[in-house]
Amino acid sequence: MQVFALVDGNSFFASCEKVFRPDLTDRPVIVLSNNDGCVVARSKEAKKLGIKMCQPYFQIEEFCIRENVAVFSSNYELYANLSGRMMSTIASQVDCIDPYSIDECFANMSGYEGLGTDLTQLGFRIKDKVFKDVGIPTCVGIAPTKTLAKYCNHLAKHYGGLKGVCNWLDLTPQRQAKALACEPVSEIWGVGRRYTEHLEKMGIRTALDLARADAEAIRNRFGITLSMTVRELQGTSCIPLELVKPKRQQIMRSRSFSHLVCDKDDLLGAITFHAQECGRTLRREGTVAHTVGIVLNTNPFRLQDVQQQAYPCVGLPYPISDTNTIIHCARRLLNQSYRRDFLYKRTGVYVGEVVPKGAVTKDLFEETETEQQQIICELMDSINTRYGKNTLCFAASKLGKGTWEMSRARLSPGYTTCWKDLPRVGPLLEETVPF
DNA sequence: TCTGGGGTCCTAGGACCC
DNA sequence: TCTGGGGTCCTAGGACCC
Repeated sequence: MQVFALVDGNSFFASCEKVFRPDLTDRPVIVLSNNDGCVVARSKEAKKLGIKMCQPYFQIEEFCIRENVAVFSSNYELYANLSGRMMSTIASQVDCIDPYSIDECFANMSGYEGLGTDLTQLGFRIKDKVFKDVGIPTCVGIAPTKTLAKYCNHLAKHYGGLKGVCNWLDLTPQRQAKALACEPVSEIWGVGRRYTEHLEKMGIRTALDLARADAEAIRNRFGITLSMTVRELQGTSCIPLELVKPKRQQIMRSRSFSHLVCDKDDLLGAITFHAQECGRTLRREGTVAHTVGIVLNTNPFRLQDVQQQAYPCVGLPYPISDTNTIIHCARRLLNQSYRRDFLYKRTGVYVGEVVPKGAVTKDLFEETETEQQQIICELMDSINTRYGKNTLCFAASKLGKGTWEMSRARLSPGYTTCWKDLPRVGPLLEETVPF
């Protein structure tokens, strides 16, 4: 039988801050998001005070002073460092792990029972070792599916009697049902706010209701993802360990401003910074991107303002990782989407269709290379006639068999073997683009 | 006054082809 | 003159996660 463990750092960011500050051991600690906007982590003492996750800090600032809460701005480098140490410590105790987020990972526990290992004891060993070596307190959930392991981890966190480790296989079927019956369906991994609303309307209110639902009916109503959650609650493993992390497809860098911004140069400054960060990440990871986009948001909490949530994106003639191109594209997109009368709160840059450098891009075209060259030459001629020589066309490709559209053609001689469909991005440039 | 910053996956429906 | 239906690709939008 397959068995999974989920090891999760308790109040991870807050615990990280405590590692190097023994004087904070019993004090309430909270960590704030960028710009100190809202609460993203709370120590158990802070939770006891009633501070909520994602609570805007300005609402509780005075309260925190009064209650002697230690307040930290987030320090992601520290957290990433401690996360890495936590993961390698866990990995030293089992044969393989599947890191899921900065503060938690799944571990393989299949096959240990045959060797006479008690899984609950193994859970305690992992927990003790991580605390001793890294200083981070954790909880461990053990179960035959990932969803149940997540749920057991939740139980381990909330029931002190379990001392931080909960093994589903130790519970009798009656205890299992009783535990699920006490849990609102919204606590289950994969059930968010929207699904909760819909499920409740159908009379599915507890985790037990969901576990006893008909997976086929759930599939028809909600799709494959939620039906897998149902089957996992029933004990059938549908979500395997991911031992090889898929390469990420997108890199995004964005930040909120601490104030509202309407000046284009201010936005440009921020966008240039984010573009540099994207380029740096691409080069560090040895990857290249096929699209560049920007994020442009007004403040959705200001109902009195005109709202814009824009994510315009442009396809590139060939994969890139250099900062100049990203900045150039981002500036163009800003020029297209920026509105002088809007009050902006957040901006960012993202690069998409990220692949390892040197990867062969899928060739979607039936034409031979010679025919493609011919088509490119014709299209370039027509564009040069219209816009002048050396015009670079960002936008994209072919509409159907034998039908090419100029505004969708990629016009880079020398790159015909890595063609790829790209989205339409509006009118052609009427400028010469330096590359 | 002040409300995070990343990501992924699935699906319905439209466009297009034969 | 009549005008079907299945397959595929793409996209926007919706949902979820930490």
